[in-house]
Amino acid sequence: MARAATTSDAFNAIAEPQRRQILVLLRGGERPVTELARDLGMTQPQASKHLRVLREVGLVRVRESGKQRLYDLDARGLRPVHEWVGGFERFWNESFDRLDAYVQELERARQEEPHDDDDR
Amino acid sequence: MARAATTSDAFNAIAEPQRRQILVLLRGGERPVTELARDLGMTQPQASKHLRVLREVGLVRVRESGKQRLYDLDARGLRPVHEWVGGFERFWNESFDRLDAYVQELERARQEEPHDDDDR
DNA sequence: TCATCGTATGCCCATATCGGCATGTGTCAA
DNA sequence: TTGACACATGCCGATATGGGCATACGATGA
Repeated sequence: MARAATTSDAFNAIAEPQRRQILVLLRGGERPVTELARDLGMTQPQASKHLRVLREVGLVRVRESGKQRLYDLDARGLRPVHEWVGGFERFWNESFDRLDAYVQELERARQEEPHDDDDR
Repeated sequence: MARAATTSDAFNAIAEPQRRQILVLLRGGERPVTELARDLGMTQPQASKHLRVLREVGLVRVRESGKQRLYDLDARGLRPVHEWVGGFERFWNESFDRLDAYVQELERARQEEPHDDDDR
């Protein structure tokens, strides 16, 4: 197998920076493709393709308005992501202490034995 | 170009389900590779590779303990993700109203004459 | 009907993924 | 030293990405 499809879920869809930018822009209200493309400095086909992905995972909706297609945000799909990540909320505070412990661990190891530790 | 590297940032790293599971397991404390692999029903090489990615984006740390390598969670890298997604928090509540508006819009458009307006 | 604008798609290419499998590396014990 | 154990890596294959570019498609207006 290869990497999971970008359309498999919100996690994969928002892994792509440009797609994230599109979503941010859409917080300001619905917009036509060309405008999004222009504002984000990408070509129209690119924008269309990204929007397709976002649409397939349900993060945006489309509405036809004459020649244009207005894309609108539907953030509900982001909620699971927020919740999953939120499950780690208390850990990223705690991490400082853990990091301390880790550093001390290294310190100690360095003095106990003339052992090479490589990290980058 | 192809898809961005999984190691390019936390967003890409956590796009992969198995990697998410590893992180969840590590909330329970540091663990050796084989144990993680067993608990998640994956092969050892698979676990090692996923851990490598997580390590490269800084979501886990390693500590040597005899023959074993204890992986430990470092959730700090998840904070940006949480914040980014959090920026949409009020939108996924509002979405229901929007959906309503959207439906009504369709209804109306079906009966009226489509009018060109460029907002923004 | 035809030209034009706004979008969506199709194709090609280079790249990196993830899985499977085999093997290399390092540590501990006898 | 040797062997067993815990991991890391290398290689292969199948797949889909994202960018560039050309083009097809649908709606509008002359």
